[in-house]
Amino acid sequence: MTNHERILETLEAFVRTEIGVEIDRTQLVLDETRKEFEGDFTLVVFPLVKMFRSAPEAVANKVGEHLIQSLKEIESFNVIKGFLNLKMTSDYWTRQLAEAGADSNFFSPRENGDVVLVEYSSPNTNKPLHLGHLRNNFLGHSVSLMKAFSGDDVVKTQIINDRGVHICKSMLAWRKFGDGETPESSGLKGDKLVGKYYVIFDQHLRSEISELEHQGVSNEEAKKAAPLMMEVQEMLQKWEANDPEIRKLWSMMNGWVYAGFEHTYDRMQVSFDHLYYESETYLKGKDIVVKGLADGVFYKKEDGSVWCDLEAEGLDHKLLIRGDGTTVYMTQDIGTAVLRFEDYPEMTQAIYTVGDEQDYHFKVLFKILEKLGYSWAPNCRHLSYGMVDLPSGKMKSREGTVVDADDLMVEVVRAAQESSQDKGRLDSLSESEQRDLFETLGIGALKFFLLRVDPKKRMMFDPEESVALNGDTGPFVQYTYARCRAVLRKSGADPIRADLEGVQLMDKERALLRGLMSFRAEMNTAAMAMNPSAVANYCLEIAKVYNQFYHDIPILTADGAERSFRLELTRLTSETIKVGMSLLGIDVPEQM
RNA sequence: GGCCCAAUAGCUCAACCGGAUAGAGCAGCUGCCUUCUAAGCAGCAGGUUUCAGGUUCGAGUCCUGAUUGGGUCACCA
Repeated sequence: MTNHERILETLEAFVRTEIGVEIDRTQLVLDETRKEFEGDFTLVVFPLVKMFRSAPEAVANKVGEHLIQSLKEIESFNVIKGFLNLKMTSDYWTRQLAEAGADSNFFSPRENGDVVLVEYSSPNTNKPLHLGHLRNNFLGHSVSLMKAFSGDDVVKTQIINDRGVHICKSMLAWRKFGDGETPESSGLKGDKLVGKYYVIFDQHLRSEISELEHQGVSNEEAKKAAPLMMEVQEMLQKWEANDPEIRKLWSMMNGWVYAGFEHTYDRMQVSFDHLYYESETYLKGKDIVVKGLADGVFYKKEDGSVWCDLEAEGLDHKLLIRGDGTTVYMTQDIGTAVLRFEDYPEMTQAIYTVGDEQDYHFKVLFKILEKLGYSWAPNCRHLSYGMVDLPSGKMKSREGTVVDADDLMVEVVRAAQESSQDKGRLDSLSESEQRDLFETLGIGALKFFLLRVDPKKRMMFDPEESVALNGDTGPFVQYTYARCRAVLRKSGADPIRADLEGVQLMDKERALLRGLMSFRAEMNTAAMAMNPSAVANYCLEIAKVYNQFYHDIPILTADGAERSFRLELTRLTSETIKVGMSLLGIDVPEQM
């Protein structure tokens, strides 16, 4: 039982005997005391004043008197307005610390058997990954780590968009203009090479269109009539008909893209357990929709197109199969969702990490799945996140303002290297150790920067700030960890966990310990809310408090139980930071 | 235009179910390294939480309306 629960339970019993009323625990607020007041926990007594029929302060005093008599771990209390501040004894806190230290499972996942699928990344195979994908990947990956830590069995996945007109565009351009260029021959990364031909296609297409327009054809007509467009359509048909030559070209170029992406994912330190390919799943959705039509869930228009009526749900009508029998994105998503639940029938949650421009799409998708009668439909969640803006405004590929993921990672690591060398604390490290350190710091800074902001919110990416090491940054937290480790290294043996009885806590120690003891609860709340920013802010808070403690209070030069206590506090802080940061997918260095 | 989302210090962000005097960081100014890592700590300054109403013991948080910005309303993905 947590200390919160004990206090609340005692309070409930008190109200029961005193007033004869059962109180609703959800009405009670027991928070950590704000730092400008004395105490550890604060009870807001306003909800009780009506029952007691006296002034808030009187109620607070009465409750405080009772609690201090009933619970020996409460040392004192004070009342300010309607707030009852409870201060716990030093013994209570040292015992908490000792118990945490003795508990080998303190930082272990508590398995609950729930299977949770987390989808993220799912990029377009025609374009290299960019800054927006970084936010997506870091978020999705972090959420999967958080879910695993809170005990779920997590399946990390993505759907690879490997077919369709857009793929044919780069294939066609490569065949026409590529002159046999390969990643090997050009030294270009595979995804970059394919992306290049996608752009080339677009350029040629546009000049064809404008030529047609010069001849008096309307823009709309020109888009369809352009020779390149006709060729692409033809290629798509051949692909669907399994034309061996096209399929061969297709797998070769996809292979280049995957190799390129893999390289990027490696550096990002994200990974996947199960990949779904659209080329393997896109037909499934159609079958389901056809069956849904037969079952009367959908309806057919005169032109043969199939629709879902969602007006009763406050939404619109949604097209699912075109008049010509081909499918749309939504149809494929239905197929993929069903397939996943077939693959993992015991799944309790399916999380889609996708930008908020698709909020409506997912609202519709989940509704349709529900209408189709899938019992698991309510288990689907859209982890929606806001766009990443640059100081210059929105990223636009047309204007060449897209920040490439690979370039950015090179840049942040280089920045970390420069600042580290300025500090000159690297003498004892080998060259490869130094390289690892720069990587840890640079990528850590980038991840922390992108994860620190509430996912739901649109955010500003300032390149300067993203590599900063002072202030609310990843390197600041990493530095605090390295600092803890330095203290522990110098402390000699592993003397900790001695007898901590009788240590009187200083304010900073108390605040730090209070923060550390709320670790589990904070992580669970964050996992439930799918919110890595809560984890990042928690790590920052711990780091700040530790640094204050470190600054004000001697550790190694202290004696006896005090020294043990402070070392143990340092050890628990370092572990907490390490585990907390690991949930963000960020490493921490032993030295920096 | 319909629907959805956001708006907090000069800038970037916090503030769990409505709780105390709205907090950090950056930028600016000022102190602190012969002592455990100064990538740190402490201090100063910075606010009508976009605006107008409402709900209540109490509103940045909930409701209504407005303003501004963004998204979305494709037989694109």
